[in-house]
Parts: sequence; C-alpha cells; structure tokens
Amino acid sequence: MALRRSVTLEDVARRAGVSRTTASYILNGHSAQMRISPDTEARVRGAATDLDYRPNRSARSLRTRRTATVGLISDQIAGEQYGSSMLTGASIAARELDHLVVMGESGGDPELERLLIEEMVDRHVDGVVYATRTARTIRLPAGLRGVRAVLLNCEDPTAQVACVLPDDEGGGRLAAAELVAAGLVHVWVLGVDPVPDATAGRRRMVGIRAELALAGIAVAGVVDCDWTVGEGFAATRDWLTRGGRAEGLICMNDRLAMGAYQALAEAGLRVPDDISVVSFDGSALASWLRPELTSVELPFPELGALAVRRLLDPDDHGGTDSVPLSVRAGGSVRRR
Amino acid sequence: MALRRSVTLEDVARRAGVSRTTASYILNGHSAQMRISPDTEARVRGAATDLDYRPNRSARSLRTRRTATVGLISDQIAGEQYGSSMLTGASIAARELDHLVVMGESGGDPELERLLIEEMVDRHVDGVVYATRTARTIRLPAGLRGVRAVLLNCEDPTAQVACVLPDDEGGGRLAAAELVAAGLVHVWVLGVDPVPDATAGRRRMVGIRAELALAGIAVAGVVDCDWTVGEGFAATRDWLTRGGRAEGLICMNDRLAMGAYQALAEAGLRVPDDISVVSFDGSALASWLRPELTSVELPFPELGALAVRRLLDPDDHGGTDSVPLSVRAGGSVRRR
DNA sequence: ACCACATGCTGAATCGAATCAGCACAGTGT
DNA sequence: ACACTGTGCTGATTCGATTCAGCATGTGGT
Repeated sequence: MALRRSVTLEDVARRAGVSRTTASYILNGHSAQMRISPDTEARVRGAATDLDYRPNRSARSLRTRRTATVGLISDQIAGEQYGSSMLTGASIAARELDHLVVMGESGGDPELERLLIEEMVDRHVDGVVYATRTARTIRLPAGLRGVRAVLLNCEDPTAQVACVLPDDEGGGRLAAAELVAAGLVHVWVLGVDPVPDATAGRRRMVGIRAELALAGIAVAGVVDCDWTVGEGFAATRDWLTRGGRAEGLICMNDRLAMGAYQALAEAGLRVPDDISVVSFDGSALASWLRPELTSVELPFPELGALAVRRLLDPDDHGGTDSVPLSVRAGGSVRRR
Repeated sequence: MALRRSVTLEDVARRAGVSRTTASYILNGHSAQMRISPDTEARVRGAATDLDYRPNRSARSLRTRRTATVGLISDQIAGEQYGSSMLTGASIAARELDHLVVMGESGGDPELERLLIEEMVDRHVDGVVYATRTARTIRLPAGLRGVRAVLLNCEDPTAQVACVLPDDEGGGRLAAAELVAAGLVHVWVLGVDPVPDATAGRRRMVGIRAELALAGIAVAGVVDCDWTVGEGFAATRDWLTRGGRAEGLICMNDRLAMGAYQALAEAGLRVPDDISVVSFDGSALASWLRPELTSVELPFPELGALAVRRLLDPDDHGGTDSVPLSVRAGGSVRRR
C-alpha cells in the first residue's frame, strides 16, 4: 500500500495556471503537435517539479493500453544455477527502456504456465519473453498467440516469433579450436543431448566436428550421459575402466566436467598433463575447479537483455538472433 | 501488445440484462451486501463465462489503488547461485495469493535501487519485499518509508518493519550437533564473517559454541577468510602447512568447503576418514562433491514465500520471523 | 475595413471498473 | 386503506490520465 500523497495532473495544471490538456501535452513531450509558448512550458515543468508530480500509471494504462511492463515467463530460470543471469540481463535492459519485469516461473507445469501467461496478459504487459532453461524446440503456448512475444533460449520453427538463441554451433567450434590449437588429435566428447527436444548438444557437436575436420581430425568417440555431476563421474569412470583414453575431452557442460575431473583424479590422471578438458557454460563452477576449467561461456545476461530489447523494439519483425559464445580460458588445456 | 478482444463489464451486464452495478457486485462476490436473486447471479456468471470476460486490471487499479502485484527488489538475488530460489519461493507464494512479482535487481548500486523502488511505487505495487543476498543489517531505503514492505534475509533494527530471516544461530547448533554426535571433540571453524554488516557468520558461531558447550567442548580454533572457493582452499592449505589438524571442520558455506576439500586432498587427508566436514548452504554444490557434503540447508524458497505471505497479510504487523534450517546429510562426517 | 492564417490554448469525452445513494415493487400488519 | 419493512436492483459519480475537436486572439496583406 503505497501511501504517496496524490498529486494529480490537475494539481500541476492549476499551479501552472493552464488546463490539464496543456499540462499533459507538455509533460509528454508532444508539444510539437501543440504549439506551446516557452514560458508556459517552463511554468508547467516547474509546477511538476515543485509538486513532485508522478503520473498515475493505472490511469495512463487505462487510456493507452500500455503498462511499461514486460512479462518474463520461464520453466526454471529463477531458481536455476546458471540461467538465472538471463533474468538479470532482462531486468537491466528493461530498466534502460523504462520498463519493469514481471516474473513468472512455471516449474515446467503447463497448467501453471497457462495461468501465469493469463495473469500477465490480463495485466496488459507490453510483451512477454518466454524462456527455457535448456536450449530447445518448443511449441509456442496457446495463450501467447496474438501477444507480442520473444522466445529466449528456445525456438518454435512452426511459429513466426522473434527468437534469441546462443550460437551453440559456433561455441562447438570454439571448444574444438582450443584443443586443436594445443596440438591434440585424439578427442572424445562427453554427454550428448539426452532430451529429444534439446538443441544445444546437437548443435555443439556439429560445430565440434566441423572445426576438427578443418584440422583433418575426426571425433575419436562419444560418451553419452546426462548433464549432471554424478552422471559425468559415472560415465567417465566407466569409460576409463573400459580402457578409454584421450588427449582431449570436451564436456557438454561444466557440471559434467566436474564429474569427469573426479573420475580422472580417481584414476590418477592429471588435468591437463595427462588429458585436456574443455567444457561449456562458463559458470562460476568452472573457476572453482582445480585447475580452473577452460569453458565456452554462454552469454546469459546478453541473451536476456537482447530478448527484452527486441520485444520492445517496434521495428523488430521476427527472425532468429544467434548470440556468439566466447572462451573463458582456464588451465585445463595443455599448453603446446 | 496484447490484442485481446475487449469484453467489458458493460458487455456482460447487457447480455445478462442487468446494470453494470449488479454485474460488478456479483462478479466481485459482494453479493451479500447487495441482495441478489440466485437467478440473476446465475445469468451474470453465465454471461461472464460465455464472453470470457476478464476485468481490465488498469481500470480496477485506478479505482481501488491496488494492482495485485508485489515488488521484489534485491542486490543480487536473480543472478546469484543459491539465493535465487528465494525468487522462486516468492513467485509461488505470490501466485497462490493471485499476485504477480515485479522484479528489480540493483546490483548493489544505491542509485539504481532508488530508481527501481520509485518505479515500483509509481506502478502501485501492493508492497515491496526488500531482499539481500547475504544476511545482514541494512538501512531501510528512504523510498520505502511509508510503503508496505518486508525485509528478506536482512534486518533494520532502527525501523519498524516486518522481517524474515534464517535462524542462523539454530543452524550453527545443528552443524555442531552433527560433529558432536559423531563423537568428535577437536573442532575447527573455517571462515568467519569478513563483512562488518553481515550477521550470518556471527550468529552461526554463537550456535556452534553453544552446542559444543553442551558437550563440554570448546571450539579448538578458527581460520578466518572470505567465503569463496579460492579463499577456502588457500586458507585451509596455509592452516595445514602450519601444522593445523582437527577431527572436524565446520565451513561457513559450501564453496568454502569445496576449497577445503581441495586443500585436504592435496595434503593427502581423506574426508571423512581423516577429517569430518560440515558446512552451510545445502546448495547443489554440496551434492556434487565427493563425498557428498553434509550441509546445513538454508530454506531459501520458504524464506521468499514467507516474505510475500507476510507482505500480503493485512493482519501482519511487523516483527521478525526466524525460519529454521535443516541438515542435508551427506557422507562428509565420520560415522561413530 | 475585411479576410486569411498562424498561434496558443481549452472543454469535454473517453478508457473500464467500483461504489454510494436511493428507487420501485411486493408482502405484511393494523 | 395505509404505513412499514424487506427485497432486488439501478443511475450517476469517481479514479487520473490522454486526446479529439475547436475557440479566442493577434498579425499581416490588400
């Protein structure tokens, strides 16, 4: 309950000795269409400042049907370890455009998602960013049809929606390039996409193979497992006990890499002397490991910010943005 | 731009053959004060359903001065590793009370914080939750005076504000109790609060000492350092090289414990055979370490949810809530 | 002296719901 | 036949801004 003294446009107009109309035009900067004398303009602005006038947003929204508010709906963004910085980026971009972010986390529950979208549309948000934790293919929720929306970290090939994605294929090339530059030839990959709709792993693989191919190398082998620390550990240990060896290991995310580190340590293999490791995410975890992990960083804040900017850009008419990844160098790749 | 067909109360009233007034009273459940015949009520509700009537929130807000929206402002919550689940909890609680969360992250910048608070108050949020990443003492921002607010994970002893905190002292007792139960006597603590305003470390120490005292034990020693992996590693290594030894080590958070694990491993000490480790946070990281870390879990989602519930409870008149922590057992404490 | 035109402003309607004050009608008691 | 009470509803106003349509006044040309 905001107990602000209620200074209305009427008060400002009265104090400046003009009509509400005039005051409104001046304060909204439409003076060009209105022909206002400099003197009047100064008086109105002065009055607004003196009274600390703040327009009532509800009243304004009622007329203009805009709220200076964007919705951000996601499955797991807020409570997630890494992706949450998408929220930060979105929030910053929104503020720069004088908007606030209304957040909704569905936890993956379609019914809750429907409710949240409905609540946002009811509140006349100026648009909705629909984000997913993992990059994947989705169906645009029915509640968003006819609503201005941008997909963030996901895509719907069947819908005509603006869409912001990380360039996972380029990221794959970057990861492979790190190993190639170190002169490594025998490269394995840990953790290819388990989920059918997920796109990140597949695209990264394309990039990895392409970049290795440039050096005349093929991927020596792939260990498939879930993208968690535990699975990374178990899969790597299995691989090692089966006699698996490599010069370089590309892990699909930092958690997998942590699991791999553990299994490698247990087997007495040292990073990077015995084996080089590169991964994806560029999360804080990468910098916590010893040696620090060389990781291809996902630009989460930029992704979030870009989605909001596109959402609020009236000249944006769809299409997919592919945001480049970058390497965060650690000490997990052998120096040539 | 939500392009919803605009069904107004007027449309519903017309279809039901009643006045707007009647329709309004029925749909808002004030029928008790109004005496409405069951027949009319059914007709109005039917019409609302048929037309898929959704009240215009802006119009409603203009009259009622309420928006069914709560502000959540914080320094780092969104982009943070662990605390972000406060947001999740807040968002869920808000939805249960038919509200949405408007988020603002200041990044610790007081000017941005001021702006965000102003924007929220301008938009007539029904209240503001003011959260900090680390539990500490703060000054209620000037913009929140006179605004309904709840402090989350922080407190201002000089202000009369509702306040939701984790029970760090109780948490300290839980941590110590784990070691006492394992029959350990020689206990060190790693990482006491570096920041002057921070309260978590101090309170946990009080709890730790109290619980140990019950068993007739005193803290054998304290290693002071920042609450990061790097510092935890360095401090523990220094301590070990200086001949430091203990049966049990209490780390002030999971990251510190990770650093300690690394230093202990380097020194050839095994957890929990040579030394038992307990920490605070109960973050995902605790479950990633090998052996899994026994950690006193901070109930972030509950904290966030409680803050929102209190904010929206008209009968809540201030005071401090202390939410209990709980032990997430791992394998880092020696079995007796 | 008269018209044309630019200048600088205002009145009133509008957005959609909430709500106060009160009205028409039916039934009951005397 | 009359007042009285209860039932079930409605008209009109209000919240605070935006915006369309138009009205005085002054200025210059002929």
